[in-house]
Amino acid sequence: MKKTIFVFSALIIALLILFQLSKYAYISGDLSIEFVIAVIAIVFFIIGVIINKKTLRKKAIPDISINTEKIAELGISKREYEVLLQISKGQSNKEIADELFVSESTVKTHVSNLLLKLDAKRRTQAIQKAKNIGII
Amino acid sequence: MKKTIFVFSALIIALLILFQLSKYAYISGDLSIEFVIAVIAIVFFIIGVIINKKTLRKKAIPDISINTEKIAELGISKREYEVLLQISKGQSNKEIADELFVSESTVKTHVSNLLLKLDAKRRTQAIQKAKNIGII
DNA sequence: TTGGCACTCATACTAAAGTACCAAAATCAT
DNA sequence: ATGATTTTGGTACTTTAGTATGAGTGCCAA
Repeated sequence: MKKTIFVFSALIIALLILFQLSKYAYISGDLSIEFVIAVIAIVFFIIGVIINKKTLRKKAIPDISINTEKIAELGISKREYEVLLQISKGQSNKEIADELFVSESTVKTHVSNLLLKLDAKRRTQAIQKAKNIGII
Repeated sequence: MKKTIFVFSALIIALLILFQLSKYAYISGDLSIEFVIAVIAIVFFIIGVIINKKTLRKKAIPDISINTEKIAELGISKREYEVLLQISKGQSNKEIADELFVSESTVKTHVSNLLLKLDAKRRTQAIQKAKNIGII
């Protein structure tokens, strides 16, 4: 937020300078009005593009980075989260058990807890919900 | 493409008119140079934003639209695809049956065919594969 | 040191999911 | 019209998934 204020302040100052310079240059007869207008047009065109790009980027980034807090918020433990990731990869309970070096019973326990915490009835629904809240 | 050329032509013409008008208005003394510059700046700023938005939109669309060919390539029928979408939403066979107004047996048949065509062992794996090849 | 929590595992079920095989309609292109 | 494909549905069976319950172990903070 501080950065944004700083950038905008600098931008406004730069624009004021540009205005004065262009006015002076025109009055002194060194430049034609067409040239001044063209420079102004180009500068503002570029500013428009940059501002728009930043705005859109800020909208896109949150989708990738909201995860960690939500996981804690739902009370999902490390092990449960590992199981969740395996589920989303399409693994069966047995396959997950083998990869995490635990028994299938343990995996089932984790899955049941996950379904409760994610408020899902099936593992497929758990995948969907987990993706929606951005934790996978 | 024709549309793009037309839009750009219209844009250039409009800009030339704007230039001439602003020049005339200034010379005739009706407007101050500050006002003319401000108008030019605002107009080009807006143009910059719009152009940039269109460019980014064109880059974003391909990600969503590579699907149709792949679906045909895998021999997935319309009905099967509908079932696939329901599966990815976390629906059970019974729930899918109710939404598509068919029996659970029918859904099971479709699911079995989907698993074969997507080369998946489970519905969760089918979701994963379908997402990877971009058909959902 | 002790209660709480995460992790582990088992048994015994119930409920879904998935397979195999068959078959009747509906749809569609030639 | 007709052969091919799609869609539909059933039965019977096997395999996963998911629930319920109980319990042992290890770790960490009060």
